[in-house]
Amino acid sequence: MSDCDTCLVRNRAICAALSPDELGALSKLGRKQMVTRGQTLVWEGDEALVVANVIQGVLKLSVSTADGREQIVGVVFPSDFIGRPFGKESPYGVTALTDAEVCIFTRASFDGFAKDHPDLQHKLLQRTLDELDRARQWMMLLGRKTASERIATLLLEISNRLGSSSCSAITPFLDEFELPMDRQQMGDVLGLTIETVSRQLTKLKDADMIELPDRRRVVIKDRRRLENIALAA
Amino acid sequence: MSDCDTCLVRNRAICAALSPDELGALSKLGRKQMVTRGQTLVWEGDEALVVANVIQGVLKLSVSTADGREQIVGVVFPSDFIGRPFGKESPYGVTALTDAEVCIFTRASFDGFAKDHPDLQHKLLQRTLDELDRARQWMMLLGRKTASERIATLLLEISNRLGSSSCSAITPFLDEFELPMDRQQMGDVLGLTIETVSRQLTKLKDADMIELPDRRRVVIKDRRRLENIALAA
DNA sequence: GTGCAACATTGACCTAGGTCAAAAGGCTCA
DNA sequence: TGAGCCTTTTGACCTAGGTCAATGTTGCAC
Repeated sequence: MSDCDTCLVRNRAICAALSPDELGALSKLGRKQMVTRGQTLVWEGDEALVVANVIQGVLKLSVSTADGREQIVGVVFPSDFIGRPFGKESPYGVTALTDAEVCIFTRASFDGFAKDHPDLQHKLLQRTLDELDRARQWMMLLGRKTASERIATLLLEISNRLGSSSCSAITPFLDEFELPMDRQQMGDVLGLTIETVSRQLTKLKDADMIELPDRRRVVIKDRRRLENIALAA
Repeated sequence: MSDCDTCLVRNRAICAALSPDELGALSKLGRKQMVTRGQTLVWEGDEALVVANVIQGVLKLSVSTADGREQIVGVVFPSDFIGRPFGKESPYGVTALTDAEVCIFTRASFDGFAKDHPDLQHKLLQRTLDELDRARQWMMLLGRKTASERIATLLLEISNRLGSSSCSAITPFLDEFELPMDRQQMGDVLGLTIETVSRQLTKLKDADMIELPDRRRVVIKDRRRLENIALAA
């Protein structure tokens, strides 16, 4: 790595807390790395040896049971931070949902750097608090929402996160976008089966709330109505 | 407040990051407060004006839908930290499950203090990362586990948390304990109904894995077997 | 182009857990 | 000691979503 100046997420990742000098020092510790769809960066249960910033692409955090059930417990977008600084094995795996580019550090070197940079830790704390709030909203979804409420929530969430993480961060959300995951993975985020996901999508399509031009593409045609469903009102 | 020296959680709460001097300064900003069972400290959606450390008792963090469905998204025990430092309205309510005692600060004063004490922020970050991991484990439970797996997991979790937060922190867990919540609240943590909770408990009792001397008391008779169920293996 | 393999949809049926309703305990207060 | 009120348990029934099994799609290799 070297040219943080041209980094796509320079001003949105935790790096934004750093001065040009500090950034230079941090950049010596890390390097940019491409990850291809399906590639796993960290295995569930392994000692977490690396942390990273997402520059491009989308990755999942996931947990599995011994008998093969899987739950996706987080989806990370550009500018998000990956990993468990300050010790501990990773309780979830990290796998690319799309081709992606990350800015990767060994945990040891990152921890060392962070110890001397309170501003960085402060940004990390804020980010972690936000992530925790999001996780808790998702607990409500998993514990209490119906299948259609879940699907509506997911579509809006992806629309928002892709919107605010898009290069042209003008738009707060997108009305047309590419799903960064397949049906199975949607099910794994929502605690549903692939069949239920498919059925609910067709239902939303039949009700003219969305369009599905192809497997991956989604067009939101009636955001208001979709939001009403998502809110479980 | 004044005598942090005699505080039950002095060495386990985030305060442990502070020197006696610093602790003195912080203690001037906060005060101890009793909370009675059922009392709400923070309302869902309100500007989060306070943060606190739990000294005694157990509290819940909960989210509700417009139509009255509730999900408990967190349970906090002695030495745990409550609240959302650094801005934002609280996305969940905080309510006492048992009579409790907390050490409470206005968010503004706490934020100010934290800004000048990186060690405190560091502890807070670690705690938040742990809490996030716990939330994600719970997402797996809510998304993919069966009713009996959920109940087994909850009983073990409470046994562990009560054990490690008990004054006599000798025991890593307890084989006999008082549930800090009723059946409805167990359902709200687990994403189940009260009836299902009840039925599953009787099933575990009939299978001789637990005893239920009274409504609130639980005796774990066969931890091994309970763990096997909880792990969804 | 065609053939194949992976993904997605649809249909028929099943079941875990929800719902509704009725007992059965347990506390509290007199 | 018993009346009244909760909380919990139990039972009978129902349904959202899971399971299993075809049937369509789509994209890619050759």
